[in-house]
Amino acid sequence: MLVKDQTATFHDCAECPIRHRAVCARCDADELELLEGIKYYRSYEAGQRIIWSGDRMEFVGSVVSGIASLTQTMEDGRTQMVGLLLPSDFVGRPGRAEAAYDVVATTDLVMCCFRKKPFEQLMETTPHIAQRLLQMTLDELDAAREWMLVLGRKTAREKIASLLAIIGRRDTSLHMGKLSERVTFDLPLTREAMADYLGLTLETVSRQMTALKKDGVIELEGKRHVVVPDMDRLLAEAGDDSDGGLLD
Amino acid sequence: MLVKDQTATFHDCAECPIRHRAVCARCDADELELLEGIKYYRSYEAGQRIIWSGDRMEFVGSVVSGIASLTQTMEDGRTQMVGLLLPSDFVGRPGRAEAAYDVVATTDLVMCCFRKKPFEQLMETTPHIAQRLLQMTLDELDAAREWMLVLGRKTAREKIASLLAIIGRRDTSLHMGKLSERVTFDLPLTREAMADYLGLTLETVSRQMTALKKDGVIELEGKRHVVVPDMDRLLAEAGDDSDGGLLD
DNA sequence: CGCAGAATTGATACATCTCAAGCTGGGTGG
DNA sequence: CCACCCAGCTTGAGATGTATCAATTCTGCG
Repeated sequence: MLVKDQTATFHDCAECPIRHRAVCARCDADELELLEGIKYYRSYEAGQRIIWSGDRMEFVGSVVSGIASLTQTMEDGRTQMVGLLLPSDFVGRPGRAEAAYDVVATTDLVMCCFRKKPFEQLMETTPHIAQRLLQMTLDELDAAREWMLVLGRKTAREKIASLLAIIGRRDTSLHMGKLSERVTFDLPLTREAMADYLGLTLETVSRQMTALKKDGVIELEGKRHVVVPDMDRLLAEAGDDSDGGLLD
Repeated sequence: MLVKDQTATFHDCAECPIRHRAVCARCDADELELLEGIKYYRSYEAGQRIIWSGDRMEFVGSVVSGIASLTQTMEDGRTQMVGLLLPSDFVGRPGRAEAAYDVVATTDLVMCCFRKKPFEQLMETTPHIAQRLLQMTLDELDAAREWMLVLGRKTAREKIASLLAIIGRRDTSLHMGKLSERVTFDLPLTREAMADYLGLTLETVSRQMTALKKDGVIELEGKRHVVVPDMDRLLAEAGDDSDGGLLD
C-alpha cells in the first residue's frame, strides 16, 4: 500500500517533514536520538478511527501527514468536532490514562508515535520537549477559544466563511506568502464533517456554500476544490476584522 | 478598602489560599522564595477591566480570590466569553507580547502578579513552574473543548443546565464532597454574563431559568441564589451522561 | 450500467432572537 | 421615611434563521 511505503522514507528524524514544527522542534541532535529510540510509525486509512474516547491511551504522537479530527459525541448522537489535527499537531495527553475524545482519520494519515510511558519519562529529563509542548498547547488553547466565538456568536454564513478562511490561510502559508490574492485549495472535509465542526446541519452547510458561490465570494470546481478570488472579501464575510485568526 | 486589607494577609506564600493549586503548586521552598521576590498583589473592583485585548502585557499572574472573565468581542459588538477565571487560575501567556482577550473582573478580585520578563526567566530555570503551567494549560484546553460541545450542539435549556452544573460542582467540591444531594450556591454572573458565556441572549437565559424553576429542576431565592434539589436531575437536563464535565 | 455515498434543493416546523413593555429591589436624595 | 430612580431582570408578541423531513441530482466506481 502506498501509505506504508511513505513511512519508510521518514526513518531519519533529520529529514522528517515536520521536524521543525512538531513537539520535537526544539530538540538538538542528542535529544532527537533519544526520541528516535522510542518512536514508531503507524498508518491509517481515511475514515479509520485512531482512538476511542474513554479508551486507555498507550501512545502519544504527532501527525506526520494527512488530517485527523477530534470529536465529542452525546448519547443521542449529536457530535461536535473540537479540533482539527494537521501535520505536526500532537495527539494525546501526557499524564492522563484515558482518551477524552474520539480521534478519526479524515484523510489517509501517517502518525509518528511514542509509547506513553517512555515519552513521559523523556519529558521529565528533556526540558526542550516540555517547553515545546507547552507552546503548542497554548496555541491550541487560543485556537479553541477563537472557535468558541465562531460557535457561539456567528451566523451560518459567517461560520462557513470562517472555516474556509482558516483552511485557505493554512494552505497558503505552506505554499507561498502572498495573501489577499487568488487562493486555491481542496476541502479535506465532507459537508457533514464541516457541519460537525461548525455546529450546523449538513443541509445548512450546503445551502450556505451555494449562497457564497452565487454571491461570488468563492468559486467551486467540483464539490471539493475551492477558489477564493478575494481573500479579504472572504475574511469580511467571516466577520473577522482581517487580523490574524486561528493557527498562527 | 476591605479588599486592600486582605492582600496584606497573603504576604507569605506558605499561607496563600491557592498555594497548592496555582502555577506555583509544585514549587519547593527555595523556588517559592524566588517567586516571592518578584510577586506583588493587585486588587480590582467588580466590573473593572484588568486587561484590554491587543494591549501590551507587562505582567502575568494568578487569581487569588474573586472571579474574572475572558471575553472576545466582534466589531459590531457581539461578545463571547471564552473563559471563566477562578481562584488559582493563571492569567497571561508567557512568550507573547500582546493580550489576545479582554479580562474583566466579574466580582471584586485579588491577583498575585509577576512582571512578565522575570517570570519568563524564572520559568527557564525552574522546571516545576513550566511543568505545572503545562498541566494547567492542558486542563484549560479540555475545558474549552467541553465548552465547544455546549456552544455548538446543546439547546438553550441544556446550556443553562450545563452552566449551573459547572458552578454547582465547583462550589461543592470546595466545601464538602457529597454530591447528588441538595446543592446550594450563589450565581457570580449576571444574566447578561451568562448569555455571553452560553452564546444566547439575556432574554433567552431568563426564560430558561424560569422554565427550569417551574419544572422543579432548580429553586431560586432572589435572582442570584440557586438551590439544586437533585444534582443528577440537573446533569440529566444538561445532556451529560453524568460522568465528569469540565474542571476536573 | 447501475449502484451507493455525497451533495443539493424544497417545504415546513420550531427554537431562539428581536423589539418593546413592565417589573423588582436596593440605594439615594429630598 | 417616603418617593423616586435605575440596573438587573422578567414577560410578551412577532420576526427570522436554522433544523427537520423528504425528494432529487450528482459523482465516482465496481
